[in-house]
Amino acid sequence: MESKGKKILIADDEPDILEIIQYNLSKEGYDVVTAKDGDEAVGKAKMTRPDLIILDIMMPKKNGVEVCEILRSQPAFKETLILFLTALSDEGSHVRGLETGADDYVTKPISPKILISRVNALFRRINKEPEEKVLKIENLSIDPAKFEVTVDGKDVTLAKKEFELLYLLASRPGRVFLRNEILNQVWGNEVIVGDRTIDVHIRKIRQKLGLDCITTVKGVGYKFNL
Amino acid sequence: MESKGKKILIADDEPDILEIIQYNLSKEGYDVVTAKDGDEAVGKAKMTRPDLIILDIMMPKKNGVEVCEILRSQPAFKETLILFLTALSDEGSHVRGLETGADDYVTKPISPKILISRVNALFRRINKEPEEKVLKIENLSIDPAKFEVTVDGKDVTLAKKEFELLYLLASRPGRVFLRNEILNQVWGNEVIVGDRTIDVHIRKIRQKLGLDCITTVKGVGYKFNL
DNA sequence: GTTATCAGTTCACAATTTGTTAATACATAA
DNA sequence: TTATGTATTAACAAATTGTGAACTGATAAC
Repeated sequence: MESKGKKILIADDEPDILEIIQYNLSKEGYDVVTAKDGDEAVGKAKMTRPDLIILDIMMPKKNGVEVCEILRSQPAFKETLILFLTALSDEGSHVRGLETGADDYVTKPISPKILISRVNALFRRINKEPEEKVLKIENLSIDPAKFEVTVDGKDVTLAKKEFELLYLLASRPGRVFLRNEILNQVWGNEVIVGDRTIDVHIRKIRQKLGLDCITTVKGVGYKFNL
Repeated sequence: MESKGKKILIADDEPDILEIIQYNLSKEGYDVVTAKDGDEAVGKAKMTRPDLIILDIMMPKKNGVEVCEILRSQPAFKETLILFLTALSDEGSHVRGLETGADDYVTKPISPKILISRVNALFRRINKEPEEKVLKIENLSIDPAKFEVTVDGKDVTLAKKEFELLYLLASRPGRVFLRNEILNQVWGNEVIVGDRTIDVHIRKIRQKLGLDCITTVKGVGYKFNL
């Protein structure tokens, strides 16, 4: 089958299973990357940016749940599909897995047929809408669905990064965001940009909004305040 | 029963079964066309453009799955309902059948009652499009039932994809649709087309409408705005 | 059966916008 | 005053989109 253009990362410490899954998913037209433990999974995930990550729960270095938590904490992997592989069919780990932010889970022993149909179903399901809520603070309104910011009902056009930065700060008015936090949330952990970059964006936001709503906390970070 | 105006093609190599099905579906008010092997099925499908095609899996010349694949590969049959008839009740062929693009399947031996209810269900599923309402925004009107777009009462002819894209955007004025969302909604998850394809269609819509109603949100997507 | 036509797609490259950096000026606290 | 950290600006780099043309495959017309 020709490529579907979808990349899948599989992490499992059992070479046999890894191979079986890889073979079947490749045959289905997916591009497959493999990892043999948790650390490698995190690394390759950042490196290859897969559309779907299949994680064995039991793995050396870091287990599947840990890997999932690490990845989910980064903006770049907020939308990535994650599927757990587990020998434990008990309700407990199932629930915990899905709570961590997994999209589905499959219990071992694995039937390639079932796995494939689950994987296909996951991709089919991506028709989901990211329903984020509109923020309204005083005369400022931030609507992520419309990607629209208004001040006193007047439209203000922000660029993507500016918008994301403002939305982050405004989502927790009063809370100080460290520069590092901002970098992680808006830029993602793996991207390396200079410190001044944040300043520049902050400045543009202040400029465009014409509001004094972002407070500098020297030596710490920024916070939103109206 | 009077005609429902729905045409059904039945392909099966067993004359008895063919006759039984034909009799029962005719009695239900469907127009029935028959074929006794895969090749004839493909030919008659192209000839008569049925609304539903019932395919026996096991047939001479070409089996049902092959016929399905051939037809589904052609745009004219992307929307046509296809139902498999099979003596094999095993999971395998079921899964393969549905993945090939069939809409349902019925196992032999066939109960006319069950077959009819399945057929009716399929048409019911296709027919219910009550949410496809006419959109009217300012001097623009979009009628999905008639597949018609008018600007200031003047007809504008859009191609299918162009129409679908416009309808999607216009159905939620102001909301930004990410490029991925657009691909999923208009093209479907399994189809992989290049990024520029969306731009080209957007451009054609803008061109044909002569309205500045689609806003580009750089790095994010597009939204409808009037 | 050929040819013409059209929707849909891709490509190459232009046009534009956005993101980043680096250099410099400014502000503040010790 | 000095050390530290932030603001500002302009120049540059990178990313994204717009556009015309060409290509493909299916259908319609001849």
